[in-house]
Amino acid sequence: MSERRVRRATIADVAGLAGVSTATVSRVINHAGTVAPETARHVRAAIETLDYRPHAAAQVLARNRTNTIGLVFPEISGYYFASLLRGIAGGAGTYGYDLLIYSAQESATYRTAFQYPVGEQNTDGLLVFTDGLPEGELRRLHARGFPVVLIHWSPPAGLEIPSVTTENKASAYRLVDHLIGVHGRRRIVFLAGPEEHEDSHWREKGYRQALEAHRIPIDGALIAAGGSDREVARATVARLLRDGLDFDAIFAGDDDSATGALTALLEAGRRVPEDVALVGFDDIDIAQHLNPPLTTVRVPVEQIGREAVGQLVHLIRTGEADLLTLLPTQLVIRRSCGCNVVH
Amino acid sequence: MSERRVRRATIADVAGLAGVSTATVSRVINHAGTVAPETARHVRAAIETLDYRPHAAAQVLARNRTNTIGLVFPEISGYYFASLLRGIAGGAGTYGYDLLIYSAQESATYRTAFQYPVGEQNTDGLLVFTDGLPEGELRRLHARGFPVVLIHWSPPAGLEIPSVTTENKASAYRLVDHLIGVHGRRRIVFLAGPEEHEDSHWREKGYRQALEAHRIPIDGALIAAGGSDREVARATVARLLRDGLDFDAIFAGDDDSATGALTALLEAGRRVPEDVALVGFDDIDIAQHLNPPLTTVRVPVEQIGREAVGQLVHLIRTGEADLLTLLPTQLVIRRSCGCNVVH
DNA sequence: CGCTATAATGTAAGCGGTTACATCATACGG
DNA sequence: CCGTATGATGTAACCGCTTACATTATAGCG
Repeated sequence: MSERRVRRATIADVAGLAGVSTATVSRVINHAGTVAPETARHVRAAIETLDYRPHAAAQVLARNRTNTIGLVFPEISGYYFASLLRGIAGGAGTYGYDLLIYSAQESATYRTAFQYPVGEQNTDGLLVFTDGLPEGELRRLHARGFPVVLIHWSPPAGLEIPSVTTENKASAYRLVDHLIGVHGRRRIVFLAGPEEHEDSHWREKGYRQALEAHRIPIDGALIAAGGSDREVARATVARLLRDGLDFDAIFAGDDDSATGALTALLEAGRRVPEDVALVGFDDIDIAQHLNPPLTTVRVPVEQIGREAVGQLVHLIRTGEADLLTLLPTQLVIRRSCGCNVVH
Repeated sequence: MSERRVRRATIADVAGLAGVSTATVSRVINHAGTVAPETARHVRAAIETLDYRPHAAAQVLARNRTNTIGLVFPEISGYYFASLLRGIAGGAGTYGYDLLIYSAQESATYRTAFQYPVGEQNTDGLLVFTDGLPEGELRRLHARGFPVVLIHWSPPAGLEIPSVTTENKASAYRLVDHLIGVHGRRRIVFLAGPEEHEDSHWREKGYRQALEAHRIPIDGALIAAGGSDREVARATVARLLRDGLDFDAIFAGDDDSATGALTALLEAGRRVPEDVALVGFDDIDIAQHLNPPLTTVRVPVEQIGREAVGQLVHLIRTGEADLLTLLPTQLVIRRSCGCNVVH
């Protein structure tokens, strides 16, 4: 452990050992230019002998690109996060980029001089999830022509920044339409996500339109805060039950709150789906393992991550990307809505 | 979007505008050396005007340290991962390090010259989760005196590499002892994790010792593969039920398999905990929301991440770290074991 | 008032690569 | 047999910053 650090070999060491210039070594490493096969072999042998690896920072400085993309997150939690990251890490690997991640929740107090530890100074482009970056910083980056792609978040007014997200409204509509049309529910609670969560707005819109289509008046008392959070949703539903609110179904804006809602319902002795039908949104891993298995909408989370990386890389390399990438979702009917699908 | 990239200001631009040398600008940026307050103000104004940020690679090259730690993962999934990463990202932020992450599952085919995209060439130290790195690479890094800290993984024979993990055996023992002593179960299935998963071995050891302590013979038929995976566990338990194996409890090696086991039990019409008591290990977020809420062992995942970063930073800075950091766990009794705790 | 300690700042040599350009052999066509 | 295109390699400037050392100005002191 207290092993002293070994001095690392440099390209000059390799050149010396192989009896060539550093330029030739560089050519071998990067498969650039022309090198005689014999020479290349010597160089490779020298690299092997010295256990040489190019110093990344030196390459970055000389090439003027970092080969790294940055990922900015407001916070790290839940299944959703893991799936998305898997997609992003996979995408980055595929395209040959390193991945630098930064979570806004970190106490960045130590950084006195410059506010954001990730940006033009150490990456070739940034992936920003929801409101991970304040608008000012986003504008600054955009003004500099720095590549940025947003995930699950639309750019602030006036900024043409590509974004990648999923279709929300139509599937929310179909879900609620299913509850009404197939299962005859009419008093449907909607558990909304946090204000900043755009997806939630669209899901609520789908909910409202489905009710309207069936000529069911919107009852404000049925729209409550789910917070995209198990505990919040559990508390909310517990309160609704205590207040004696009349409802026969719950559409949770996301599966996390659906989970909390389910807990609250069971704790209160309500049967799902007999007394109260329950549906969610996202299809997180756990959804199918709940009891009863959750009817929800499958959001291709991992694919969103991959697609975002793809757009970013394209933006970095060509200066262009699609302004909006909308990935399709899919209804997943299980048992919590009242259907009797064998799984 | 097709906005052309703006040329970035360099330290020389700032120096020029402020009418000082680059050395002085550097001193201001790094709060090093002595600079007259008046001068410093001018420099800061110039930085502001030019919207200057130091080029990270140039700093790295000049200082000979990257201020970055690398995290290597075999794969990205589940609640466990998110919690651990939260701890690590938080720790890195606290200590002022950037976080470069690399998942071994990525197809690294494009990297022809050098095998690992993360290592001495672009980080000051590495955090390796379970078997994220092949032993050869680990040995190479260790031989070079490069700082590495292992998480949930012991170093291969002969390598003195610090590792951070949790206590497993004693709590597994207490859990199984609880099933036997309090709930009178004697036919207890153990769902083991994958071979490479060290924790699983210790948990199994705790299981065996608890049985022995109660003079219950070990029945090999009761030890089955849980795979640390919901689907695997579900399939395994479904098979055990189909085979008509006699058992009155299941100790799942981790909560993920507990979840799968629960699904299989309910699908087969077994009541939990009346017919079969069920306990897990880890206390993932979802555990308390299962029906019934899961009795398990709380593993301080996030804290493990923070602690690992702490050890790594200490190792980087001083060349020393604790060879083994074992964090304590805690029994969490809920209802799936048969207890009637109100939650 | 001259000398020296100290504060403030500048100069320039790296850090470890990449790459435009120069150089040198060799092969080939007329 | 010579001129030239081509392949192989070397030379050295440069990427943007840090920092040891040199330099200059200022102040304190006997």
